[in-house]
Amino acid sequence: FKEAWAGEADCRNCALRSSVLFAGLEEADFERLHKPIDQFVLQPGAMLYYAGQQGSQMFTIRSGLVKLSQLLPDGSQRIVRLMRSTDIIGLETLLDQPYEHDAVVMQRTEICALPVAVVRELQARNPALHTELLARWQRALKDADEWITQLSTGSAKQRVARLLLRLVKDEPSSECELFGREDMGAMLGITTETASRTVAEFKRQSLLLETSTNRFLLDVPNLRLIADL
Amino acid sequence: FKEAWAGEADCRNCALRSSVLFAGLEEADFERLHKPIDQFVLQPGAMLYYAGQQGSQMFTIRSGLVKLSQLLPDGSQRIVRLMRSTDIIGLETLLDQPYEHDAVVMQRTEICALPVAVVRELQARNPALHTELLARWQRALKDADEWITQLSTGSAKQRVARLLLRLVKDEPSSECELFGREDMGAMLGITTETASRTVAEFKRQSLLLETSTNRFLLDVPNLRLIADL
DNA sequence: TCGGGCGATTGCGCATTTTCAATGCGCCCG
DNA sequence: CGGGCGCATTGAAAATGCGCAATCGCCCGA
Repeated sequence: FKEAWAGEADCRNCALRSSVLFAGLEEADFERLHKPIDQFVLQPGAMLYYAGQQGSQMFTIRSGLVKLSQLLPDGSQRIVRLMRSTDIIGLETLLDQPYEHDAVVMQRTEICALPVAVVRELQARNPALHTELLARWQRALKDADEWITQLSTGSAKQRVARLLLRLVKDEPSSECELFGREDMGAMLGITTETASRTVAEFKRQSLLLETSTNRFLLDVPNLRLIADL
Repeated sequence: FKEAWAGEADCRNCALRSSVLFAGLEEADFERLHKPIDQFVLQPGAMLYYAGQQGSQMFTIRSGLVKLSQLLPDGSQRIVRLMRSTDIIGLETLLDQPYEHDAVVMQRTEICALPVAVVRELQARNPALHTELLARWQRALKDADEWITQLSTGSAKQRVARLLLRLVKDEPSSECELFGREDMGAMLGITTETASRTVAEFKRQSLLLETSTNRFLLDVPNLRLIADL
């Protein structure tokens, strides 16, 4: 993905500064950032890293959507998490462990590449960053748990409904982009066809309204009924 | 569970010391442990904590088995993780967050209760403990991912087989205790009846051999065939 | 504009799982 | 020793999801 280099980040004045890993850094910390942080802009399909690969950087997602998936023994893939703006992926490199997942871009995505060495150095001196790291891990764990309880439990209809609701959770407009049925199936542990059938049925029932190409407005209250029953 | 108090721990000479959170502590650190660490012995069914409860301690499991589960909107439970010897539960209290799960003892379990304050203090001074904490979190995350890919994916037969194999993974004897079918279903996202039918069928096919009450010897190679196809 | 190509959708038969209910089994308590 | 209780097992019908293949729609490049 290195071809997608988009310049060096100005962390001090980062628009996402307050919600990002470096939130707690002070002027003195930035002094220590000798090498600049690189930014990239990635297109759908781009691969950030592979499972098993020994990496030396983590990534902050500035905008966009990245899927983390694992290969199953039968060759298919199971998507284990979706990562979005302000999330960090590849935390495991901080422990010198190889990446756990394949990380693939689903929508145009902007990222910052954080070299492990830099994070480690800052972490040693700045307890705020350290706490922030713990919090990141905890958030990831909570996400994983929700993935189990919400997206891997219940009937196909329930799962699809929950996934949709999750996609608009913090969109006041109740609108979202949908991804391919194959990915949807891989997230929910159902087949592509079942995913397709369910979405199609929701459309027919006007639970989903296509506002523009691949953008959908959701009937939140009724989807909630399906999700929770 | 406080009734089950079983004395104060001698952390310095803990039999599990090398594999436990305090592995990296030095003599000076132990000096700082003013208050002793309490130990408890818990019987099946005992509840360590509830989801949503604001706690102030984490627990190291010395021996036994604890399930972490979450309540679903429909009132049923989904078990999200199994924790065993040397695992830590309740890490989230370190971030002042309420417990994420219900923690219930499944087999006779010995635990040490670690007050958050103590861990925090030690952590501030001892970088090894700090790294150890990160590693714990990472381990939990990896477990959660495996729970998704192995125990929440595929047919009921596959899931049961994978669960069984997981139970004996580090038992050289390929022998294990089984839990109730209801719990099994809650782990795998299937109904109690399906769990029962599947286990019963495995027994008939001699993939499971009951050596003593509720102890089973597994036909690992054949179960593996079922698990991976 | 035409021919592919790709992904979504759909039909259909089959297998699996759920659901609800009945039955069986072992164990504890009186 | 005889319920009663909790849990496992089983049956049977209905619901759900899967697998495979055909079709459709849309966009893109020749």
